[in-house]
Amino acid sequence: MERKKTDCPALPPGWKKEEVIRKSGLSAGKSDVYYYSPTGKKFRSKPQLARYLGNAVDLACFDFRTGKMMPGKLQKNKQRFRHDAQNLAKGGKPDLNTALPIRQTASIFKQPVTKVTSHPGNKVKTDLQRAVEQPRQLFWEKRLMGLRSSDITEQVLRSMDLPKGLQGIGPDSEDDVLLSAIASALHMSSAPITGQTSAAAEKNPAIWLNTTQPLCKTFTVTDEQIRDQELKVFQARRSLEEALTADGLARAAENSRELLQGKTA
DNA sequence: CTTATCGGCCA
DNA sequence: TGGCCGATAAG
Repeated sequence: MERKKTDCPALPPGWKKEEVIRKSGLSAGKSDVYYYSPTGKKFRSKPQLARYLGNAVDLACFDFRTGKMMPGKLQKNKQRFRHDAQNLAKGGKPDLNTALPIRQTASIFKQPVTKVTSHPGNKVKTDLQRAVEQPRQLFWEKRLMGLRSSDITEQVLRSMDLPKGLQGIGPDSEDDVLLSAIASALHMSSAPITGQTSAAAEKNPAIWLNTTQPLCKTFTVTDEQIRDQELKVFQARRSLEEALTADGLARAAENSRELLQGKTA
């Protein structure tokens, strides 16, 4: 029948478009347009499609019925402006990436963002290393001061202790800042954490700080410290294992109880 | 239960 | 009028 799904060049590879004509009822002759993702999921409206694609594809100019990009829709976007801003201000749902984004900074006015989607003549940056490396504030670790992990009742969980021999550098080098700084350093890079190896950094960190390293003096890790850590990990795994088996037993018991009730009922 | 199809609301 | 999505029949 009229069941042919056609490729849709305006969408990423693998997406298919289908148009079916209504053959009965009051609306006979009208047609419905559907899209199919590469995985086969069916989409029957532009909002639904936009929700799924998110920021991956900008559908602002996409015409759902024809399946083509319509650059002429830019004018309509300007009209949408007030609309979208009002919707967002009223707490209505933004219709995702067809809505222009609203600046998130604190202001009593909703300030729209100028959205630039094409830069003629620009080359795409492929240097990922450079892209990942963001400028950071000197002593940015200070912002982590006072952060504590807590459970859902907001009860502060047991904090961690730092091994002796670790010393902070820079202003406000309290233990919690130091701990956060080192934990962050371990998470943000796979490079070795050595601390500040330059003696000058100790005297005037604002100038001589090695910003690729956390705010602590250089240190040595002893075999004993490593063994202590191994023991902690081992114990943590043990208690996790116990908790998991206990949970599994409890579930099994509950299931068999339900089965029995089902039989007698 | 899932899927296809048409009705009908709303801008 | 057409887009969008709920309702409902069909599988």
